Amino acid sequence: MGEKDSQLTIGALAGEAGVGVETVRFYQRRGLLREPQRAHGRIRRYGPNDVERLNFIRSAKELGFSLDEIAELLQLEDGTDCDEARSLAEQKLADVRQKVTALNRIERLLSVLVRECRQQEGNIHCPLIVSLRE
Amino acid sequence: MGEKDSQLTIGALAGEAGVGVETVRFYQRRGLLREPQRAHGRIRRYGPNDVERLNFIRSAKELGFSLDEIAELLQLEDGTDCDEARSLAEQKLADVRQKVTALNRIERLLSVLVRECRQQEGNIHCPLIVSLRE
DNA sequence: CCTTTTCCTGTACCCAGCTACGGAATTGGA
DNA sequence: TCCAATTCCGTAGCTGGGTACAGGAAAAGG
Repeated sequence: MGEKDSQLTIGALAGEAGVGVETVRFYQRRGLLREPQRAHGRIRRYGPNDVERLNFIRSAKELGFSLDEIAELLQLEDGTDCDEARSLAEQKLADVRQKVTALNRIERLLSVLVRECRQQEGNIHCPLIVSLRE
Repeated sequence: MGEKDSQLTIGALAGEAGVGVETVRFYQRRGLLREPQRAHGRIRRYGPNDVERLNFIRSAKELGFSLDEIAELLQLEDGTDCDEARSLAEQKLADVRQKVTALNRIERLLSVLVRECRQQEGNIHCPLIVSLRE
């Protein structure tokens, strides 16, 4: 196909980011990706920045953010008004810290479990669910 | 209604845990909650342990675990075979650590953004999406 | 040039995870 | 004892997040 650097077609973009073409177009409709320039002709061309955005979306989804929340986060990237951006960022920061805290609790419980499992035989009981939520 | 301690009806349980009655029954069908004793008569009675389980499920969902994954985690609580439990726990532990890493990156990026926002006026640009995924 | 591949727009379909509803049976308070 | 509020079971419907065509235009390559 011979795309010159930073001029990916939608198929190449999807390939780079490990998602389907249809998914890219879906995210466009949802406003998570810009509608790109259509250089010559009427087909879309994408740059490396779009690849990063797709990777970001994938990660954020795995962390339990909804597409709407991810859209908000991406607005920060896009340079919105400063005050607005700051308060949004602060709010998301609080969410993130809460998630980290909860994950750290799970982590501790799981690693205790693994350690105990290494020492004992037979069946064990793990107090996994205790006090996950502060 | 006068439920004696640790003998909640399904409605009371749902209320305690902040979910709907239908959701509780749905989780039962999915095997996330045991089918409880039916003390006198044929209505279900629940204890405080069930409330904790529901809270755990809520937290884990917010962290991006699917119901199937949560079911696996809850099996640890229920005391499965030791070897099996250990390998499951180790695998989940790896997931958890990856999530923590990604969240810490987002955290750092967001807090830089907030700090910069406090110093500057007007519009800013935030390199939020950069290198989230290792 | 002619063929194959990829792209375009649009609509329809699919799965996970609930949520609501119909109709009967049980509870618990007045 | 009676009656409103719950619970029971079963099934149907909804939302979020994609995924899959259909039918046609436009690249790319031999």
